[in-house]
Amino acid sequence: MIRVADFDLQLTVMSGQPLAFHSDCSFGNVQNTVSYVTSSGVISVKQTGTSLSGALEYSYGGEYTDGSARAEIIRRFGLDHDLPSIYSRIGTDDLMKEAVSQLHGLRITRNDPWETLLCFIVSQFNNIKRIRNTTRMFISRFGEGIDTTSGKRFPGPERFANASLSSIRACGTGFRDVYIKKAAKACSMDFDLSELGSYPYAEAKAMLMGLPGVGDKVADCVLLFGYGKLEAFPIDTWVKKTVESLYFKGSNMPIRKIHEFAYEQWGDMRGYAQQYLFWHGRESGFGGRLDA
DNA sequence: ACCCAGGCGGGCG
DNA sequence: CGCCCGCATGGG
Repeated sequence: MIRVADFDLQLTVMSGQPLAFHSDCSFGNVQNTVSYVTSSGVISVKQTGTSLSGALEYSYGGEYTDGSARAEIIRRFGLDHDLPSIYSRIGTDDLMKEAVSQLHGLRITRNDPWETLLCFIVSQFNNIKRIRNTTRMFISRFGEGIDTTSGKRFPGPERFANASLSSIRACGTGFRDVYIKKAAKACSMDFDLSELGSYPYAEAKAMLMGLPGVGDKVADCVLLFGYGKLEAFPIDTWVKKTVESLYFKGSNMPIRKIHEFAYEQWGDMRGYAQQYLFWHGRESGFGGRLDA
């Protein structure tokens, strides 16, 4: 068991982060569980208590020990993030204060970089439901089993590098099949994802944007959700719309200006601000409807 | 039927 | 640089 404060498992997983795409979730009045497969095995987590003060019960399979499973969970769900201090850093205006109080306990998760990269390449010009279907199909068609009971883990880059375009497209990727195969080739050859985290944010972002199908937004998603770089501020249609609506009286702003604004407003914690804006914006339905 | 979805690449001025 | 366009696919 892990004691946790300022953590809401359901909110964290369901707020459009990579785990929402291909983990098995069960949330309701009784169940409050998530299970997911990593390169080392399978992890299941259940939250009890409240988001202000609760606990996580967990179980594990594969190569995990109690200690390594525990470390994986703390790392995965950002339980090492100092949320009170992050809140005081980003809650500098009434609008963010409201988002923060409404979404209390939402944390930025840390996910496998390749998995994150692929998920967000798939995400472009797409919707969450289809992203989920496609990434799940990646696992069922290309995934490697760990043992007989724990299911399959997300396939590595070499699997896609060696796959035919049509078999990739058969997972529902559409036109992104070419991006996926090229990125997979790069990442299984000369592009070292495991090393990227040691570069400063701006350099790492420029390197990622050299990959096919990776632009400003996808690069920021990979840095935020894959490398835990909290200064990354992914600007998708929702964040753009929400920032414009809340902070610029609804007037159209170029991406460049929104990046500048986010830096000035929330500094190195703007990645957290982004996730709260994103989910707050969707929940309150700025100019659109919710889909998943 | 029509519209849109956690954007990006390429081609233009 | 900024702007504009096309893009596969399935669900609302």
